[in-house]
Amino acid sequence: MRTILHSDANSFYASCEIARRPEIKNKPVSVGGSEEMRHGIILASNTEAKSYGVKTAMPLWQARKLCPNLTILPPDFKHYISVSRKLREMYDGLSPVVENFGLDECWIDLSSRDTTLKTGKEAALYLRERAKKELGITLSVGVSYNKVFAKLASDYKKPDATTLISEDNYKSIVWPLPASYMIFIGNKTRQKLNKYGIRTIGDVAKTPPECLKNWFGKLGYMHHANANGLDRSPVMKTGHEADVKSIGNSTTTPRDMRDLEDVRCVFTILAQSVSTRVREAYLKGKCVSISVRDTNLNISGAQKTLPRYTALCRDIIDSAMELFISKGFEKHLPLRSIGVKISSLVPYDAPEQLSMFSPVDTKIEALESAVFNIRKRYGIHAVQLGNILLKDDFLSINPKEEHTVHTLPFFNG
DNA sequence: TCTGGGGTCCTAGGACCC
DNA sequence: TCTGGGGTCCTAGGACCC
Repeated sequence: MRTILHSDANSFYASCEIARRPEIKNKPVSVGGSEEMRHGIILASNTEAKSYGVKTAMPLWQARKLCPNLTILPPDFKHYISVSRKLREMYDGLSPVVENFGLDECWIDLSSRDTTLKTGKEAALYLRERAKKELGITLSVGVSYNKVFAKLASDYKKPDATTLISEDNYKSIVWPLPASYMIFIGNKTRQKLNKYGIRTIGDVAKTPPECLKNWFGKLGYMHHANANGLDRSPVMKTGHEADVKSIGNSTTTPRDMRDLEDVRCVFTILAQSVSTRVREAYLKGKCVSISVRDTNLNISGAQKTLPRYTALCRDIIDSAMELFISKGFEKHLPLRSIGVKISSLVPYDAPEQLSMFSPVDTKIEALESAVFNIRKRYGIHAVQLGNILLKDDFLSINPKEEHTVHTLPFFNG
C-alpha cells in the first residue's frame, strides 16, 4: 500500500505577496499582471472582496469596477520561484520521491519510509506548520494511496487543511463529488458525461469501462480506473521530471496586428525568446508550429517539419513566416494574438544525418551563438533585430521574462 | 476592456514505404 | 499489375493541466 501526499499552496501568488507586504493583508488583493496583459486575477482576501461581488479568475477590469480599492500588484515570478524552491526543499527533506506540478503543487511519495496513511497525516501537519511559520503561506494537503485521490483530497478542504482518503472511506468521500472534481475531467468531458446522466465520480466509477472507452477513447479507461481508486501511476522521482517536449511563446499584442510587417515583427520577438530558451535548455528542434487568433478570438494553427534540427532564431522566424503565408493566414488579418513554438526536441549535440540540400550555415550559427552569449550577460533587450526597432508599439513585449512560468523552475540554475 | 500564457497527450486522416 | 495489411511519419484539431 502506498502513502502519497499532494500538497497545494493556497492562493500561491497572492500569499507570496502578502507574506512580504503585511500592510496589504486585510485588503482584497489581486496579483497576476498588468492590465495590458489581461491576466486573470487571484484573490488573497476573499471575504472582503466577496462582499463586492468579486470572484477569483475574474478579469482585472471587472474586479476593479466592482471593488475600487482593490490592490493590484504586478507579478514577480522570480520571487514566486524562490518561494516555490523553499517549499520543494521542505518536501525533499521528507522523501527522495517528489514530483512538482507547476509552482504551487507537489506529490510526495512516502511509501519508501514504511509509512501508513496515519503517519502520512502527521507528515502533512508537519509540512503545514513549517510552511506557515517559515514562509507565511498555508497548504492544503491530501493524503491517500494513489496520486489521483491525493490530489482530490488536497482540493477537498482548503485553505490550511489536511484530508485523508483511504480505501475504507473513498466511497463516502469521493463518490458523491461532481465528476469534474477529478483530474482530467474538464469542461468538455463533464458536459458529455452529463448528457449521459453521469454526474458524480461514483457514477463514473459504476459506468462500464467499455462505455467510457467508446465515448472518450483510451482516456475512458483511465477515468474509470481513477474513479475506482485504481490509479497506479508513479510519483516521478526528484530530478526525473519528464523531458521537455516543446518550447514556445505567444502573445496578445498591445494593438491588433494589421499587416504582414506587423506579423513578422511579432514573430521575430517571439522567435528570439524561443530560440534563446531552446539554447538555454541545450536543445534543438525539428518541428515549428504557429498559432493565430483573430479579432473574433477564433484560433487556428499550422505546423511544419524542417529538413534538419535547429536552434536558430533565423530558422524559426523564416519557418513561421513561410507557414503563415503558405497556409493563407493573411486572410485572418487583423490579428489579436500569435504564437510560435518548436517541438521534436533532441539534445543540442545529438548526432544527425546532414543533408546536402540543407547544409548547416556556420556563419549564422556563429553569429547567433555570439548573440546568445551577449544576451545571457546583458539581457534579451541587449541585442535586437532591426525590424523590431521600427515598430515601437511592439517594443514593450518581452515574452521570455513575462511569459515563461513553468520552465524548469527547479533545475534552471 | 469581455479568459492571459505555457505546456502535454490523444485522435483521425493522409502520404508513403515495404 | 492489382490488392491488402502493417508500420511510420506528418498534420490539424481538440481536450486537459497549471
